[in-house]
Amino acid sequence: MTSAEILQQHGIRPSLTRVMIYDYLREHRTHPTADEIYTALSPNAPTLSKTTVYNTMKLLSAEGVIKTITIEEQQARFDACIDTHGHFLCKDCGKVFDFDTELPSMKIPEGFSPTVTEIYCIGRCKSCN
Amino acid sequence: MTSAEILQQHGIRPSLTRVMIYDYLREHRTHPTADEIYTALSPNAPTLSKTTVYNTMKLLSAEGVIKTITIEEQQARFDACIDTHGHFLCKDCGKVFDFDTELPSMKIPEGFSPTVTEIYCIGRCKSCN
DNA sequence: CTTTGTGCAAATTCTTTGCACCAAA
DNA sequence: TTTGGTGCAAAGAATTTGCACAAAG
Repeated sequence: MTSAEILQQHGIRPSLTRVMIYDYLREHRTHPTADEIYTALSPNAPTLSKTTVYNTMKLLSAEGVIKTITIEEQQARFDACIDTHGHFLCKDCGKVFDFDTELPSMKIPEGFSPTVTEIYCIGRCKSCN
Repeated sequence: MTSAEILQQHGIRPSLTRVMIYDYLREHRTHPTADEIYTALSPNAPTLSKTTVYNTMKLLSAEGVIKTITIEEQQARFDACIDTHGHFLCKDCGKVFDFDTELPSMKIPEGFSPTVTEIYCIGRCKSCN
């Protein structure tokens, strides 16, 4: 399915800019920051602004099209893959890796309704070990 | 066990300031921010600086005495309870709740060594539902 | 005296806001 | 012609850094 179609399904108007940004995120599973997305797309979209990247990430995240990863304190990262999986942050090289995991059996108290569940680990990756 | 003893066990010199901060965190299971800790302790410790709170949180977190919760994008929260449990952020009232959970069976790739595992949910709490 | 802890002020960095202009329905 | 999207510059907020002084071994 195309990025435009996915956006539309979520009630988001698929502007050129939004499609370009979402496309980038779907094709680069590196959990980029807003700045990395901006820097990567700038050459082909000279008028693109960081504000628009932030606007778009916030919109897509709110509509559940992407996930915002807050594993690092300093900056948010983004992931177009919204299937259940975990994130591993290497505290040496700073890279974020995906890993397979089940959802744990969580005892969420009565009356609490979660919409997002995240699992993450921090440690050292294979290359840094 | 006293806070001073716990700090010592982790190789951290239990200065008055560190013990005071760690004590506060042990007694207030509200997942406070650095600013909240600073504001709460300031009246009794007029010379305390926010820098020291940040220094202390970073040190205690690095030594595994406390956990840094990065469920919110804007600011870090801290938790003196390092037993396995999940965190639930209510996107309406902003409070962070604890919930019981098992560790999921995670397929961390060969060669990756995690030191911290976090499970969190975002949604709406009982009061806001 | 030598290392470690604390604290002020300034700097840095990520993110948001206000506002104006442009584009689309 | 009204709403929604984009972008610049400025503001805001959390955290870090540089440096100096104080305290502890």
